[in-house]
Amino acid sequence: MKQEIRDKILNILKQNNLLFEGVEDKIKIESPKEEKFGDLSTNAAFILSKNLNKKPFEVANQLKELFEKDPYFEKVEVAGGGFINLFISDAFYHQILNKAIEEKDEFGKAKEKNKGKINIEYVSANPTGPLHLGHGRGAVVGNILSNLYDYIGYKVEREFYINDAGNQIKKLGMSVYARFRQIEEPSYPFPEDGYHGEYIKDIAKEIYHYEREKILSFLDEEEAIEFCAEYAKNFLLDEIKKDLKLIGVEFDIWYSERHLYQHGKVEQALKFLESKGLIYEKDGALWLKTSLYGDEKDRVIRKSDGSYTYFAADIAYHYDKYLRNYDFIINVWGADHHGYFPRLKAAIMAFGVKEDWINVLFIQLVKLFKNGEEVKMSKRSGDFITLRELVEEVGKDAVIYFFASKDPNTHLNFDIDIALKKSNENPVFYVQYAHARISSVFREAQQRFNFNPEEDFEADLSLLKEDLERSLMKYISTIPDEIYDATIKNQPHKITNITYELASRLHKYYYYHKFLIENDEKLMKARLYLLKAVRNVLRTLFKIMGITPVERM
RNA sequence: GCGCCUGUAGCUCAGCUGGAUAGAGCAUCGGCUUCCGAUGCCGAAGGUCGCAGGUUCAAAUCCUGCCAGGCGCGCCA
Repeated sequence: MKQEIRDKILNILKQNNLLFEGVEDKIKIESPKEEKFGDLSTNAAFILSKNLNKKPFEVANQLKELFEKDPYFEKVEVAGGGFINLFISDAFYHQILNKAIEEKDEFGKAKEKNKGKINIEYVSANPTGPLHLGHGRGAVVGNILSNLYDYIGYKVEREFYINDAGNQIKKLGMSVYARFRQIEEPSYPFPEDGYHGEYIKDIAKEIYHYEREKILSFLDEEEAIEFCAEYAKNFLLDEIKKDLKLIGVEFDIWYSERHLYQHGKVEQALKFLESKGLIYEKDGALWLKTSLYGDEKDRVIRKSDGSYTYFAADIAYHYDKYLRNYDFIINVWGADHHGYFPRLKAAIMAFGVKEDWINVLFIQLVKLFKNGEEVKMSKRSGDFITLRELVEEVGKDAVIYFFASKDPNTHLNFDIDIALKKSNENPVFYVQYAHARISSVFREAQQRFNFNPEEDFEADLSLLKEDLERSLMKYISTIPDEIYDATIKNQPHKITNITYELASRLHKYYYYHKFLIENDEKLMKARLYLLKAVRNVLRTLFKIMGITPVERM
């Protein structure tokens, strides 16, 4: 709504030769907190007063006259100093409804990707086991965030960084190899810090089934471990992709850590930093002067044994992202990595990039509750509920909605009992029911009146005069603004609030008014038109979240 | 010890770029269906916004200290 009204105002100024140079960006449209100050207000008079060399109050009155001629403004008031309060007319809201009908499940979405190119990296789980709930939450948040930036007009690249180079993978190989050997020799030692999960045994069995001869006869132990590592990594990465697909999350780029090493990108990045004099040697190791850029101390990038640290690879990774020329990047990380951020940021600043080029969203822990008790999870023993198990238990939509509904920065309690309830105790059902309810009315319209609202039709919207109808239209018109707001503040959880609020207004409208009206076809069509618009907006929000718009339930 | 996050109604949480009686849902209590799905709607009750100071005309919101919970402080990843 703000954007449309802003365009309208700028247009009026232009037509009256009032759009002076440099003025455009300064003119702001705000929504006043109090209803009596109108639907929107603008500071235009203050801005123009300098160019016109008049007092803001005078300019405001001049503008008021111009604005009043436009049918989108029902009333224009000049407040105290020169603020102009705008009361939007129904004609505007009717336009919004038409838009909601035309744009279907992409209501208010930017038509062009002209805001710039960004990269959002999320999940990036080690391919050493199935995804757990924390990954799931990160996946949902990252996915919605990506959809949001896409919605407001950014070209978004979604990326998963595969940690396939370090010790974790080696450990994985050793674990699988040990389980493999144990099949024939149960007393074969299992590595102390190996991966204990049952899935390791399953992979070992599979390898045993297909590759027993090869491993036992043709490979030495080191080669065998490497083989197991590679096999397990590919297997698990595949599982991760499947898990993500369950909640509708897909990536554009799968970026391999090993790729960085194989293509000399680590050396390349470090060379660049070295050329800036930011690298030095101490105690047989190479250090980066991160303390110059706000980190609490310098960090090792190459250990005294000659191998690189994880940090070194990460520097190379982000140097690569930097070379890819994004306007900015967002990383979605588990909160347990927050202590790592200052050094990465320091490295990026060392490239010569401005600080706010990188944004990190930290995802706090997920606790699971069932039958009123916390389900304890231990990663060490491999005894944890996986994302897949949760999806199987409560369904994809509930998982998405619950993960999305809380501020990523707060701890999340996931109550399985509530997610399973088919009642309004369960917000997912509440919002989905709103959608299904409209579809239900449409089916009834078809049956009773032989009128199918699913097809295109026209309606006389001036018949929508009820308070609930007008406030519903008004709320719809603010939704693109709210989505925009949620996006640039990186607060994807607000989408669930907006959805819930819209659903609530719909339920209320449904309760107080009838849509299928025996002897007033015009009114019936007008109301069905409004319902259809609401349903499209719901679909838009569902689409951003990845939730299914069910027709009946 | 230092750093980051969190602490709002019995429970789960919004609100936190300061603004007027602090909002939802669930749970509790009381209403609303001859009529498009009551998987809904309306109302009541319920809060020292962790505690203590400070800034301000105005603080849940900003600052300081403290308390509680979580996380992090490696030549690990």
